Amino acid sequence: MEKKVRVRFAPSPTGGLHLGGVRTVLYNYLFAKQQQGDFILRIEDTDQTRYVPGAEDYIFNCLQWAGLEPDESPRHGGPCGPYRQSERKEIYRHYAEQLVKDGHAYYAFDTPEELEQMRHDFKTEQNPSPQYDHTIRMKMRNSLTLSEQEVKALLSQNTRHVIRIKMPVGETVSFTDMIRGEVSFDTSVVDDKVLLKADGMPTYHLAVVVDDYLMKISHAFRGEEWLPSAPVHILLWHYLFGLENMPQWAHLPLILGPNGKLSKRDGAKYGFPVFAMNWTDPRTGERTEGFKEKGFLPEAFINLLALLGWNDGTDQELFTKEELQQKFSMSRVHSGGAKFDYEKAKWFNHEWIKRTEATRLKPAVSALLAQKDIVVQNDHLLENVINLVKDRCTLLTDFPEQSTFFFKAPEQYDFSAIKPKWNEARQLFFAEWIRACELVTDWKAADLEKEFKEIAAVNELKPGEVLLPLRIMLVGGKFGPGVFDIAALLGKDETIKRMKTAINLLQER
RNA sequence: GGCCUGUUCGUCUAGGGGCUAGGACGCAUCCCUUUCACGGAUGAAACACGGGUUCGAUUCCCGUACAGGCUACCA
Repeated sequence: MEKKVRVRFAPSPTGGLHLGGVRTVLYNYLFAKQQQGDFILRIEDTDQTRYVPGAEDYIFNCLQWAGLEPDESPRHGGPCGPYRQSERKEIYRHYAEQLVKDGHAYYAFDTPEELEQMRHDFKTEQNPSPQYDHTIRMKMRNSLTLSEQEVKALLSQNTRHVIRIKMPVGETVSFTDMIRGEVSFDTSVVDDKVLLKADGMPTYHLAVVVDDYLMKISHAFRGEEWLPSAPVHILLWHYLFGLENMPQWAHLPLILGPNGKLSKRDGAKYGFPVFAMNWTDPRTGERTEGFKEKGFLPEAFINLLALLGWNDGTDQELFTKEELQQKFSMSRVHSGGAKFDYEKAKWFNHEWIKRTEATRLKPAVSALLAQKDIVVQNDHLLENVINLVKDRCTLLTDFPEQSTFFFKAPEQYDFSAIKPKWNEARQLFFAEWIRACELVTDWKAADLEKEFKEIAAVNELKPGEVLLPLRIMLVGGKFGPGVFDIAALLGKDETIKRMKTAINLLQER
């Protein structure tokens, strides 16, 4: 049988795509590929108040960056369209009316003010948030309490109304979750959720069931926050399409921040990204940082996300997407939420930078260098530089700092460490070393080091005494990879030029 | 308040009736390197609590505590 795994979500009210969302997509993607099924992505676009310009494009850009493109979506099309909720309004209405006809739902005419009044009136210490449920629905204005004529009259006058599900009393609804096994609920404690809103648009509860049926979804993944409303969806399946056609549910554990469900706020507060890519809310102009711009490799991003709540049972922590596809299994997904640890996230990225070829790092690195007004024409040199410094880069954004001195002579020198010890002996040594350099024909790190140490020995200096001055002459400070490796990449002329410049400066003082 | 879910080092986790409870991140110390990293070695660090069941429970069961989620004409 054909498998169709779907993930469905709405952009957050302010736009953006957070860690939890990407992980849901990722697990969905991996599972679908593994089952050789289709991966379908639905994006809610129902609520005008919630719609954020650009949010949908943004989501697809993120998924493209992460390499998680769906087979079927509002963007990619597919056989089960239309995919936009606003274009499916009549479909939802049809099923909602059918539920009313069958006695599983009813019209409710209560105004927002009346609802508020109800919540106020029934509020007690025992029950701080009263719900529209079987205990109070008979006290409200709906087709259960009103006479048939009254209802007809109200409907013919186009009175604003919603359709609510009529939750049965005292029944147990249960289903098997792919991650947590059997979960059951008492229908008496679930409220009469709105299915169709006054504007004719469906709520999530109706839409998810109708769409999953019409789009032939076999597996549905979503966050754990949906678990409490699962009984509504199960009942809807039971009433409308039959439980035997219901997809298998998987409620993924939450990704937690320092206190509770990870939020955008946490990122701002603790200084780590929570979105896949940078996002600017077009309405407020507020910008939220993304993993991409922060300097993460998509491979690392996928890897760290996959391991937040899943492992293959071995000690392996670094996985390529192909390995994940092969080894991922829903049965090994945790049921408990996982706190996001940015330090570990950076470790994953560092590991990925170290194991990624310089040629693949090159485009991102040269873009970053260009931002610092450094344009490197020599591809080969850039590759060599990347190879030399990538071990010390945790984020892609570390590359400029680690490598600008290869392309630009230092503007400032940290002479403080060497100046007090600068004397005639050292001056003579460097003069001799520069002469030696000028004679070198084959400019290689190992040979330079050998030569350098020989000259030092002749001058009765320990290499250590002149190594640091050399480093500072070449790069300006106490940083960077091996000093002879730097010299080798700098080339003979540039190395000599930098040494002469620095020595002049050193003696002026 | 009610309902749902969860609980192994600070964090991510392995394990599952008898183990010196394993790994990783982070942290500390040492080695390498007369820069900083990388690398290597070592170390500190955990089964929430109380009852059962059992010859034996971290593991199974029940309670409690704690944490999180949900409790909208939002998803």
